Amino acid sequence: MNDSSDAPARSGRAARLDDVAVIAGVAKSTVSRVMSGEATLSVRAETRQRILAIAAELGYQPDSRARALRLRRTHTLGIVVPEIDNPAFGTIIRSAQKAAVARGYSLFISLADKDQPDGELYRRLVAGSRVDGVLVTTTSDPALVAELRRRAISYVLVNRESPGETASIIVDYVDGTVRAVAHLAGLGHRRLALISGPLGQYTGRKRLEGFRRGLAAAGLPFDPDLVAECNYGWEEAGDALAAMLSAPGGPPTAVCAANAVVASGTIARARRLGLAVPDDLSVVALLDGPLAAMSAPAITAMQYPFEELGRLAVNALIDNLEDDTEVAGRTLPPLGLAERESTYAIDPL
Amino acid sequence: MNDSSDAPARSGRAARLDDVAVIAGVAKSTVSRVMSGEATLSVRAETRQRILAIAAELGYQPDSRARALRLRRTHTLGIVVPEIDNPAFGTIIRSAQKAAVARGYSLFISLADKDQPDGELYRRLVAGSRVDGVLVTTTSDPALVAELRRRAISYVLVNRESPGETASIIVDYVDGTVRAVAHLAGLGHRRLALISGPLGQYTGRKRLEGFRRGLAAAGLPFDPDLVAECNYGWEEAGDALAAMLSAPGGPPTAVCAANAVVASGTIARARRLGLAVPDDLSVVALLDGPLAAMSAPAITAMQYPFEELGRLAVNALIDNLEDDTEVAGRTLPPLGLAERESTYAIDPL
DNA sequence: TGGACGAAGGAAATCGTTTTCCTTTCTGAG
DNA sequence: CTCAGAAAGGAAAACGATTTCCTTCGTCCA
Repeated sequence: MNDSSDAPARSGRAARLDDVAVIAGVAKSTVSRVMSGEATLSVRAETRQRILAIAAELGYQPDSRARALRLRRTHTLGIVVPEIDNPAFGTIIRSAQKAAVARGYSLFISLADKDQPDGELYRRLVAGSRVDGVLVTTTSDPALVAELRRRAISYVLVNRESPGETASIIVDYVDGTVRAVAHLAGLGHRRLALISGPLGQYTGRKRLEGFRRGLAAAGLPFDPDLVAECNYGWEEAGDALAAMLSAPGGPPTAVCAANAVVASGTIARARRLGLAVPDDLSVVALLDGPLAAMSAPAITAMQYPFEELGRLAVNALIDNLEDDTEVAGRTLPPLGLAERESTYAIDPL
Repeated sequence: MNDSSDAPARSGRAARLDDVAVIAGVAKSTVSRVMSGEATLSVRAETRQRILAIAAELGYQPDSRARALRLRRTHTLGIVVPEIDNPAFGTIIRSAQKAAVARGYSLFISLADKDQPDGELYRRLVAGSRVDGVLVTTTSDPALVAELRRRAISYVLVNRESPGETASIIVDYVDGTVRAVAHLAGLGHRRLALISGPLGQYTGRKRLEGFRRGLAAAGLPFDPDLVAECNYGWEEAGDALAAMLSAPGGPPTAVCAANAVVASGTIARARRLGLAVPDDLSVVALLDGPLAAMSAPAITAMQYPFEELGRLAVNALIDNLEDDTEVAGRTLPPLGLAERESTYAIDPL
C-alpha cells in the first residue's frame, strides 16, 4: 500500500536523502556524510558501499534548493551581458562558464536590452540571493557597485572600471589602440581617422585615449574632425566616413574602426563612394570578430585575450567567495594585430 | 548589545521575513501573507501599511532559495544552446528570456561545446531541481527526452523534433527551403546546388528535404553531385563549391547555402576562382544573419520568425507548468525571402 | 446573558539538506 | 573484571519561507 517508500525511482518523485537512508537502514545524517565524502567520518566500508549503491540505484541527486538554503550558497555566479551578438561577449561568457563549471559552479547568464536595463537585471540576480557573486560587464555605475557592496555580494568588474574600485579585470584597449595606430603610421599614413563607439562609454573613452596616445607617439597631430562616434551600426559607420571625407584638413588615408562591423560598414561605404580599399583607404578594426576574416578584403584587426579574461574573472570571483581573498585587479595586454588585407603602405618605396 | 535585530538594513545581513515581523510586531505568517498579496486575507489596513513600510525600509526580498524549497518551484527555466555565435540562437534566447521574465520566471542559459556536451548540461540543469522546465534546442536524443519525462521535468523541443513527441515548436525549414529553390528556379536557374550543414542533423535533413521538394515542384532533376555537406565553416563552404564546379553534369549556376556564413564562404571562393556573383553564380542563404546584409554583394536570404519561436516556446512551457496544459506542437512558416544582391536572373528577357 | 459568527492574526508543520552534538557498542589495557 | 577511549552512527536543530489550521477578540442578535 505504502508504495511511495519502496519504489521512488519508478515513481515520478525524485529520490530524497531520506529515501536512501530508510532503504539503507541508516540515519539520513549518515547518508549525507557519505555522499559528501566527509573526511572525518568513521563508517564501516560495508555500510558506505551499501549507501552508495542504493543512492546510485535510486538516482539520488541532492536537492539544490535545500542545499542552497542550508549552505547559504547557491554555487551559482551571475553575469549580465549587453548584446549577445557581440563576439567578444560570446567569448567571455563561453570561457566564464567553462571556468565556473570546472570549479563546481554554474553561470547564470542574463541578457540586457532596451526593456531589460542592466541595473534591473543585476538586481533580479542578486535579489533573494539567487547567485553568490556577479561578473559585471555592462556598467560601471558606481551606484550599482555600491549596492553590491552593501548587500555583501561578491563581484568582479569585467572590462569595466569604476572610480576607487580595484576589483577590475580588463583588457588593455588603450595599448591595443596605440599599437593599431602605430601599425598605420608605420605604413606611412599621416592622416588617421577614428570611428569609435559612443565616447561616453568606457570602451569609447579608452579607444579615444589610445588613439591620441598613438598619434602622439608617431609625432602626428590630432585632428578632432577626424574623430566620429557611432553606435556600432554598419550604416552609421558609413555615414561617419562620408562626413569625414570632406574634413577641412583633407580626407583621411586610414581609419581605425571600433570593431569589425564598423570597419565593414566603413569599407562598404568607401567603395560605394569610389574609394578602393586598401589602395585609397586603409582600415583597421580595433576589435577583431569573425566578420573581419570573412570580408573582402579581409580586415586587419586587433585581437584581445577575451577567453583569458572570462577565465580569470571567474576564478578571481570564486577565490574571493571561498577563501575570502581580495580580488586583485589586472589588465591584460592585447594579443596582437591580425594583419589581413585592409591596410596598405601609402608610399611603397 | 543585540544589534543584529535592530538594524539589519545597515548590517551586511539581508533582511528576513522574521526581521520584518518582529519590528512590525506581528507574526511572520502575517507578513508573508501581506507580502504575497493573498486574496482571502483579513488584516487591518493600518497593519498592512505598517508591514509594507517596514519591509520597504529594510529592503526585504524573500529569499529565493527558501521559497524554492517550500514551493517546490524555482521559477527558473533552463535552455542549452550550441554555439552562441549563431544569430538564430541569439534571437531565440533573447526572446525566450524576455517572455520568461514577463511571466515572472528567469531563464538559465547554458552553452554547449566540445567539452561540455549538451546531454551533460541538461543533466546538470535538471539535477537537483535547479529549474522547473527546459527548452531543448540542441538535441532530439530520445534518451534525453525519456529522462526528462521520467524525472517529471516539463520540456519543449525548440526547433527539434523527436519521434513520437508532440511537444515540439519549430520553424518550417522545409517550406523555407522550397521557397528559396522556387525563387532561384523562377530566375531561370536549372542547375541548383545545395551546400548544407551536416545531413545527419535535424536542420540538415530538413533542408535537404526542402531542396528536393523544391526541385520537384519546379520540375527540375535532383543531382546528388550537387549536394555537399559542411560543418558551417567559411573555408569549408568554399571547398564544397570548388568540388562541385567540376561535377560530371556541369557546374551549378546557383547555390543554396545553409546560412549566411556558408553563403559568404561560397561567394568568396567563387570570386577567387574567377566567377562573378551574382552574374555567373547566384547564391541564396537558407538562413539569414547579420552577415548577409553586410556582405558585398549583399546576400539574398530566407528569414524565419525566431523571435516568435522563443516566445511561444517559453509560454507553452510555463502554461504547461502552471496549468498543466499539454504543450501543443506548432510549426511556424518562414517570414519570407529577403531579396538582396546575390541572386540574378540567368536569362534576362 | 448567552452564544454565534466574522475579523484579525498567530502557532507550528513543512520543504530537503547539513551539521553539531550525542549515544551506543566494541576493543584493549590495566 | 573494569573502564577509557575509539568506532560507528543517530537525533535534532538549523536554513527562511509558505500554509494549514487554530485562537482570540469584538459585535450583534435573541
